[in-house]
Amino acid sequence: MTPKPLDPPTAAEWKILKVVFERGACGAREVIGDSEQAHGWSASTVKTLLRRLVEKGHLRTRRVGASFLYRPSRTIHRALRDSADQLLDQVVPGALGPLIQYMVGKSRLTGEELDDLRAFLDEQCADDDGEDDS
Amino acid sequence: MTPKPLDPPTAAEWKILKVVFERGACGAREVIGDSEQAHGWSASTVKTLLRRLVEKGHLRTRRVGASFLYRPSRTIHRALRDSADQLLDQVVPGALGPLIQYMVGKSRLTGEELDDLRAFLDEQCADDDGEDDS
DNA sequence: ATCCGACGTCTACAGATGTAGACGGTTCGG
DNA sequence: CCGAACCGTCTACATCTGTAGACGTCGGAT
Repeated sequence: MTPKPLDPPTAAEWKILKVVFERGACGAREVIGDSEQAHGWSASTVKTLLRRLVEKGHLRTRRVGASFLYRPSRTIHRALRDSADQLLDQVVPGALGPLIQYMVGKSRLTGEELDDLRAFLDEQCADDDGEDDS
Repeated sequence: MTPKPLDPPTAAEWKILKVVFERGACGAREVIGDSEQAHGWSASTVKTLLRRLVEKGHLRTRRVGASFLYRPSRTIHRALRDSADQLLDQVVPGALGPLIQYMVGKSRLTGEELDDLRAFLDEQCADDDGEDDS
């Protein structure tokens, strides 16, 4: 069975989570610094969000001296997939193509990423050919 | 200027919104019927969600006799783009490629959609070539 | 003319979320 | 050894969300 369907992070929690993903593992200090800069949040707010992320299972902690070192409990790919699933739930038939195009267009993938993606699409087509669409 | 940044629908509201998008325009009766089937929601719950969607501006109403006809105030593409933006906010550098692949892979696009998407990617590459990345 | 059923509106309420202050323990520099 | 800077924890509180009952009204069928 899949590990556990974690209660998804809220929008505010994601902002914190993202900092930890980018830094890999860090103390509250770094997260508080970054978040104050980026969102004007008070230290207290960040601490609450960190706690909730730990409660929900998105972050794990390791004691280091008197404080904690926070690290993600899953890869960002897994976390993003959960978010993507929510988005996919909203898609009605026929709307996915344009949606993907929007996402690709908006975020200017690197040439390499584009190549990867095309290779992936080719694969998809091949699969499709042999498919028995019941 | 862009119309107005609508307060985004919540997950529950999206389920209702989706019904209206699929039906194009409909009365409360249809939405209530579908939602009871699909989620076991009471009529009251659906009515509340419809009201909130109208308040937030996602649905517009037209009086028909004693009741309303509900219709989306924007295309589903626009609505989905807002949701996609939220997701994109969570993406850290390098994670978008795998994310897109996951989404494409999970939702089995039709051959035609895949072709469209590839054409789009080709275009992206072309753009990229001549681009002055400032 | 009457009655039933569907509709919209009002009210409710528990739990999640966003945002933050206060407090007590501790660690590290001096 | 002492104090300053931190850290985690507790508490708080206004809002938003999910979910729903009650009620008055209006339209359509009889």
